[in-house]
Amino acid sequence: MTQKTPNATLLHVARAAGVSRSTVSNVFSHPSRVRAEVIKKVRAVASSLGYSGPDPRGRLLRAGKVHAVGIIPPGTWGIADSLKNPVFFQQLLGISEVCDEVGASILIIPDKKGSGGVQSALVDSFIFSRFDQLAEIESARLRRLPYVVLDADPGPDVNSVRVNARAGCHAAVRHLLDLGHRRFGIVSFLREFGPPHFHPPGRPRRPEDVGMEIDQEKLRGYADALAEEGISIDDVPMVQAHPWERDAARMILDHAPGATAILSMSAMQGIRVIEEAWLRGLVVPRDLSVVGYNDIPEAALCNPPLTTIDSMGAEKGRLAAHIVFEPGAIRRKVIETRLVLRASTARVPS
Amino acid sequence: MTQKTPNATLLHVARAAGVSRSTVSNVFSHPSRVRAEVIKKVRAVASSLGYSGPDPRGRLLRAGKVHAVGIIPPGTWGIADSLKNPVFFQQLLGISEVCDEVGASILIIPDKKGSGGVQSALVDSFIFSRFDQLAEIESARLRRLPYVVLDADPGPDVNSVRVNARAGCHAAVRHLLDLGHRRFGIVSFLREFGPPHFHPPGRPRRPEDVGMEIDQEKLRGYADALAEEGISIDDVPMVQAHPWERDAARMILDHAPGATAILSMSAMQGIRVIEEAWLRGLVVPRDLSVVGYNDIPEAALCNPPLTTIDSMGAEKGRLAAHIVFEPGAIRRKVIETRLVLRASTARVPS
DNA sequence: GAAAAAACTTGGATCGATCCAATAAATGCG
DNA sequence: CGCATTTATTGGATCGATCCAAGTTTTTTC
Repeated sequence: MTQKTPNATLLHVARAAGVSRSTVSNVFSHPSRVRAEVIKKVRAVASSLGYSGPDPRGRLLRAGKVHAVGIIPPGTWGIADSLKNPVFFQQLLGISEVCDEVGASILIIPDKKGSGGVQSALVDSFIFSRFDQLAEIESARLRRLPYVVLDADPGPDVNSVRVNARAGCHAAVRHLLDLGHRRFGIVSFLREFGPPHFHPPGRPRRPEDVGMEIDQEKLRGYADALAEEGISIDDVPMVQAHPWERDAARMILDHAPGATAILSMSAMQGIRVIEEAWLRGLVVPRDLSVVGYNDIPEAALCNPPLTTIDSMGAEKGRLAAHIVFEPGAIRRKVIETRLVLRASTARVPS
Repeated sequence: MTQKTPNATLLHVARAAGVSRSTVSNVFSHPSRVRAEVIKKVRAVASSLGYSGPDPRGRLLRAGKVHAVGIIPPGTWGIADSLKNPVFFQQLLGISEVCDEVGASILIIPDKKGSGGVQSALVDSFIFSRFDQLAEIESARLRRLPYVVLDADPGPDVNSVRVNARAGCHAAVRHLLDLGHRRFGIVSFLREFGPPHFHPPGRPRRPEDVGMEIDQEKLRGYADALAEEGISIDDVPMVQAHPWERDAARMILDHAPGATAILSMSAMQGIRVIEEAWLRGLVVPRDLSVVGYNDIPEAALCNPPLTTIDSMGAEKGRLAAHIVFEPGAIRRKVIETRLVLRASTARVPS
């Protein structure tokens, strides 16, 4: 099982078979260069010594290529956390599709607090699914390996793929406005860990106070569309909470009783709002419309199914993978979202 | 982005800084051995040459350890196929939890048709989530790396973790028998790719004609329990189909009209049976009970939620990971399943 | 059967780092 | 200040393979 005898190497086999190292190497890697009977003999000796072919470590040193792409999950998440996150998972799926095409492996690298995972990972390229900590991205640059950053655009000399969340949220709100809605409530994200927090109308809503870069874009998108109908986002009641926070839905319905539509920056909170509305006897979408963000499987299965903005995670992953597999000029891609119309939005109650 | 100049190495830095290779190596790996001012100088020279620290490839050759575990998906699946499969995914989650604890990375290796992925993967150990092709398992043995096989038990000299599907299915059928059910229908798996196939009662049902090793265990479990009430599995109508086959549910309900309970070897088919029953005006569980296998998220969300056998995928993954991370004696673990009682089973209609 | 061509083997250099024993420098101490 | 320690630095060997130019053997060809 584990090696007790110091493992056999090319050299040992060569000695035992009475040929040179190079010949043994050729037997395993370029059999056409070697006479059939020598191949046979070397193979026999090799298997009697328990040698199973070139050690990838030695080979790597010369060849250089690993045929693997490294994926760095967001922030301080572990691998398990990341896999459980539907947004990360969708991206991973997109990346895997491309890897399957070219036969590459995927290395998921937990780099908690910059433990140097990026510095020492055996990969040919990196895909950063983290929109924060730039230190690790710097490590990748230093290693001179191709890399892509998802959901952020660190500058003109870095490959990036991000989604046009602003336009997506604009379209979602436009959809609601077209249905006649004028009174809204927003469920957004907290910037740091903490309890949910309500913002009454009338105070300025600064995007930089909200969640991460991408969430700030969402808020701008909401604001753009509302402004088209003369509504200031500053007058829209807003709750900030973590996606898994159970009180956010209750809070927004408590504090925005006149709202006919709720804009949620996550799908999870959108679903929570639907559930909470149901508990209060409100019928979605008759009495209240709800729009989420991200199209996670639960969004299609809840009742009624959630209208939401598909942030095209798989497509993002595919593009990112293509970029690292086909090195060349720096590419900065922007993907457009798609509004998935389900049954949680309807014309405003008259 | 990609390297244009031949990358700087330890040697280049050493020359430029006027010290030896060893000193540069120490600066990066054992700074305590080097005088502070030398460290400073070497660091400065290194960064001016664009050298960012030891190349993991060179380091690996000496150190040997990669700090990664390789996961080989079942059969000829690609990475994307595997990730989409809930059973594989649960196992992966369990493995990741353990990896997060020890800070290891996960390499998912697509080894379509034995492309040699196992032979050349840069990992410290393998977890085979494949119950078939033993050729790849042989490659792992030859590389003398620790490895575990999931859902199979190739013998006394191979680590394995499998689930006691037989006992699990026995318990599920026992549950139905205790509710008074005596007339059953079975939805099992095909052994090879092909159209769904119906087996009328009265002909012997040989486990080896069904799906994979683990599915044969399921059939034995059904048979064990049925025998306790004097029912021969040979007299139970059975459909064989792939889990994604849409006609299987229709077929079993067509051909087993008297059945009060359906045993499905997959959760997906169980859900399909519930849907098909609904279309025919049968109320589950009042008119028909259904039991699935594997507890996938959809099982809890369908209507009514599916009673199913939880095959403990995450636990399987955790155990497997522990085995490869703590090498030692060969371990062959058997995990017990858990019957998840939901709302798709009830007392037999009187 | 000898020269030319083709097929096979080989040793040395190399990939990029780490380890180790030996040497050199700095420090401590009486 | 000189000797004994302690602390820093160094060159050579090594990890396990691959590449390449040069050497050797075998096969072709006239």
